[in-house]
Amino acid sequence: MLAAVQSRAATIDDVARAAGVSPATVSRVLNGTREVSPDRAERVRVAVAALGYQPFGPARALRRQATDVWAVIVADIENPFFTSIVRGIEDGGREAGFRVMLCNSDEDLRKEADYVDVAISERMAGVVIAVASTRASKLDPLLDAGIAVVAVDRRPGGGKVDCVLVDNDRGAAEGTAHLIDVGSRRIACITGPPRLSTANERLSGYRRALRRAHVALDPSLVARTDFRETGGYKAMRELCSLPQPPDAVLVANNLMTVGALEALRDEGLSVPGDVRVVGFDDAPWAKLLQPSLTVVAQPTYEIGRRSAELLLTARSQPARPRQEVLLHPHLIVREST
Amino acid sequence: MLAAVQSRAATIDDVARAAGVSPATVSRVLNGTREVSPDRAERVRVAVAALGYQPFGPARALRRQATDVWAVIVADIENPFFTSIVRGIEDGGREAGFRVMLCNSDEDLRKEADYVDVAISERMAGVVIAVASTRASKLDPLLDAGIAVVAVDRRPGGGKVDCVLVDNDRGAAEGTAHLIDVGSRRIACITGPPRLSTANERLSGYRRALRRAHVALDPSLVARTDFRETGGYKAMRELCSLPQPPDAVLVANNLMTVGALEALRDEGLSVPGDVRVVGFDDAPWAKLLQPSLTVVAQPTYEIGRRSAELLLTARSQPARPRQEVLLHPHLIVREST
DNA sequence: GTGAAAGCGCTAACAC
DNA sequence: GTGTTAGCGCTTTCAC
Repeated sequence: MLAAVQSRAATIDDVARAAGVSPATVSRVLNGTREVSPDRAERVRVAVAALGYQPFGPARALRRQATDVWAVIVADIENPFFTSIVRGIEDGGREAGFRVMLCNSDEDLRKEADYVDVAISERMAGVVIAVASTRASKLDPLLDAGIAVVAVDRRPGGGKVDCVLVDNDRGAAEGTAHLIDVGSRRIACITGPPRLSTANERLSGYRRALRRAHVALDPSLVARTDFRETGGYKAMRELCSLPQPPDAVLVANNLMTVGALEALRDEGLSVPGDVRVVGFDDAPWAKLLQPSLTVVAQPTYEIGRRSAELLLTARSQPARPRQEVLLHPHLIVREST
Repeated sequence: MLAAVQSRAATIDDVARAAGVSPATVSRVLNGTREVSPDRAERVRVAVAALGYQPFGPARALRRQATDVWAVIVADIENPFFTSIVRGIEDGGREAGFRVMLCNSDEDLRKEADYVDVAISERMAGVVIAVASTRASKLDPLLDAGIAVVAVDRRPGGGKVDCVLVDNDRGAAEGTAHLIDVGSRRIACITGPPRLSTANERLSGYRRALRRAHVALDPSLVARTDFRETGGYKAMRELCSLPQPPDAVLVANNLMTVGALEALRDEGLSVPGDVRVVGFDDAPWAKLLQPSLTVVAQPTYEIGRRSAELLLTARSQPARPRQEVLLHPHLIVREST
């Protein structure tokens, strides 16, 4: 029974002493940076195991001026849309030996800036970010610090970083066209704040589809709110209280869709009888609702995988031009329309 | 127009030179570790701003042997139950000046061990973890490294770390008792794998409630599966194909509940007519379902806040005895029962 | 193939 | 109140 307590974590010098070699040799064995004779290498491995040695990250990062950690900064960690993207990034990064840490900006520019600072001061190997604001989010500090950056979902201002985006305009247009196809004419749109490209693009797709079908565009049927449940609820209640309420609605995000459906229920309106509903983003529970929910689904996991790829190629080919990946959403028609 | 490009990030020496002071003085101003004369302090601040200086995390961590980052290691980042806990931790940590980074172990012991290693090698200030396995997860390396650890939701083996747990036994018993109250007698339980304390405790609460009400305990009505949607689906299908199918079911986790409800729909069974359903964990969409879902709700955000508190007091009072916080779930009765 | 030595950027003793 | 100095643990020349 070994009762010896390692009061201080083992260092590379401890390992070197135990193995009877120099610290440099230990480093070479651990990193594979140079050939080391088999017997010495073995002695090092034994000593490492015996001491439970783990290289001290900060010392290594200080020396190398880099880490093997990616930071993912998302606007809302509670939104399954983002967590699914994170899974894609994680799987992609992991295969290439990177660790992924997730930061929640909570749609707050200050928190976002804080995490950007962390990424810089920790010399993160890469950053994937869903910006809190297309206009106001600041990514320049990351670029100035030479950190590879990929923006996902929301287009950042400045047009300087690689992006993985979804064709929101098209997705919204398809959802709207579908509503027109099935007979709706007073189609409302609940979208997000102007600071988010996704909110604007989805609104523009909605408008485009109406114009193309020669359906009159009634501004009172467009609601701007936050991308949250309560916002969707309030917006839907207001739309219902219009002199001429809508007979259909396109809701530009998953959380707002939950709110909107609650509002319709509280108004005593039936779906799709009184109001047809198309949501954004699929979810496991969307098909459980009665009626099940028609949605514009986004390839969330794929967004993550592609971001990881961009981050990897950005490192290997620093001089390559800016990349922009545009993925396609697809409409899943269910009972709510 | 300044076109000068800072090819190398500014260091504390650069700032010191620009401000005409020593690096030590810069450090003192930035950290407030000692009084510095107002004029020199001001000069430092000006230089910091001019150079866009950011202290280099790894160098600081190497010197201080500590960081101001907490790692939160959860088993499933896509489960809203966990993300809500994270929000609580984040808010608590942030107020005390800690950054929170989230790691996803994906219910995988290897990934979990990897992130534990990261936490150690990065000398994280604290770790909150929902273990992947009560039996097999290894937290000792963290303790040996002197890192403050709080386990949440799932009880870790060894009994050496602070915990914030929910009274699962009681929650499950309340849910089951409620089913008995409303008239069900053949009550099934779909729970998780034996490696998770939550799965076991919820099962034991279910059994306890049946015994107390003198309802016969039929082992064929107990299903063990993973804590995922597909698992819940399959388990429910199988329960329905029993010679004597259940007239009610307690589902011990939110994802499995989605699967179970799908299964009931596919079986053409009505809720609560044919089968009454009680789920675990509340969700925004639970009240949207038709019928809306009765659940055993857990105080997720509170779990997070309390963990943050434990982490903070663990630092300030290193010698205090192990703490265990037990929070109470509560039953929300809706239409599915 | 190997070791000695320097130094990454920062902070905490120590001296003044 | 301030500067000088040493050193945290690691990797990487450089010399052999």
